[in-house]
Amino acid sequence: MLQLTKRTEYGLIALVHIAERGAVDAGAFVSARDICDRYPIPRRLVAEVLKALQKNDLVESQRGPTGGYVLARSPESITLGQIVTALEGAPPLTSCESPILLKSGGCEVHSVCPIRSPVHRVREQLWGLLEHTSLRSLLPPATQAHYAPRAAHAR
Amino acid sequence: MLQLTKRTEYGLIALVHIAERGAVDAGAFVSARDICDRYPIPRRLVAEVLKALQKNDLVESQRGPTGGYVLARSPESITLGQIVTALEGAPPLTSCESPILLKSGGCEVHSVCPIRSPVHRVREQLWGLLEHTSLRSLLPPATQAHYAPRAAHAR
DNA sequence: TGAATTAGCACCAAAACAGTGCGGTATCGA
DNA sequence: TCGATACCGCACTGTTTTGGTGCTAATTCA
Ligand code: SF4
Ligand code: SF4
Repeated sequence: MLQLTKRTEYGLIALVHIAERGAVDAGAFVSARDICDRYPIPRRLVAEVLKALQKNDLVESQRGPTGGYVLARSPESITLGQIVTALEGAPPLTSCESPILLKSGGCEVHSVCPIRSPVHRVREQLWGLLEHTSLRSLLPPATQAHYAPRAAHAR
Repeated sequence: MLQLTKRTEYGLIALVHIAERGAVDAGAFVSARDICDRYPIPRRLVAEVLKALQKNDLVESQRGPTGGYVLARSPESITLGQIVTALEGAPPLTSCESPILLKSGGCEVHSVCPIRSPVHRVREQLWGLLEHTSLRSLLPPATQAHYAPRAAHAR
C-alpha cells in the first residue's frame, strides 16, 4: 500500500514535538513520557520508534532522570526521506528495488519485466520529493520563527 | 509501507502489454492468457486485477473466444494515479486521510495531531506526481515500431 | 541507594496481502 | 444448436507485515 506506517507517523509526531521543545529550550532532553503525555500514543511504541531514530543518528539519547532525546541535527538538515528510511527502510515502490525484500527469492518477472525501468524513474521522483521535505517544513510556523531568531522571516 | 502492491505491479504490466498490442492492432482484444503467456504471472490473478481496472473504466472487456481487454481510453489519458487508485484505493499516505481506513475507529491522535496538515501537503504532491505520469510514459519508446507477431500462441 | 529513563530482545494478535477454487455467464465459430 | 473460450463473482486459505506489548538490563541523577 502507498501509505506510511503508524510507526513512521509516531516518529514524525515525536520529532515534531522534540523540535518544538528544542526551539524554546535548546539542549533539554525530551523523554518518551513527555511525548505520550501530550499525544495518545503507547509509550512503549514511541520508545521503539525513537530507538530506531537514534540508531540512524537522527536523535541523540540520554538515560536516567532528566534523560530523553534531542535532535541530533538541525530541523533543516533532517529530511522526511531520512525519517522514512530510518523507520521502514528506503522506499522501494516496487518489490525488486528493495534489498531487504529480495529474501523472498526475488521477483519471477524480473528478467522480462516491462515496467521496472519506467517505474524506477517514478521512484526516483518520489525519493526526491521526500528528500526535499525537511523536518522544519513540518513544524507549525510559530515554532519555525522561534528556531531562527536572527532570520525569523526566512522560509 | 511506501510500496506498491503486487497487484498494482501486475496491473501495470498488463496495461503496458495491452497498450503495446493496441498500438499495433487497434481494436483487438487481449486476453488474460496472452498476458500470462509473456510474463510469469498467475492467470487467475491477472484476471482479478483486470476486473478491478474494468470497474474503474480503465479497460473494456469482451467475453467469449476472441474476447479479452482493450484500453478504454488512450494511453495518454490514463494516469498512474488512476491505476493505483483503482487497484488499492486513493493513496492516503496517512491513515486518517483514507476514507476506507476509518472503519478501524479512526485515529486517536486525530484531534491533536501536529503532523496531519503538513503531511497532507506532501500527500498532495505525491498525488500530483502520480497524476502527471501517464501510461504512455511507461511504455518503451519503440512501442509503435515493432511487435512480435504470434510467434508463440499455445502455451 | 533508589527512582527514572533508555536499550535490547523476544513475543503476540490482528490486519493486509498474494494467490486459489469453483461455478456461472456471455460470445464466437463450426 | 452445440461446444469451446474467456470473462465474472464470490468466497476461501496461507503467508507476511504491522501494531503493540513484557520483561530485564544498563545508565544517570538526586
Ligand atoms: S521485476 Fe517488475 S514485477 Fe517484479 S518487483 Fe520489479 S517491477 Fe515489480
Ligand atoms: S491524525 Fe495524525 S497520527 Fe492519526 S492518522 Fe492522521 S496523520 Fe497519522
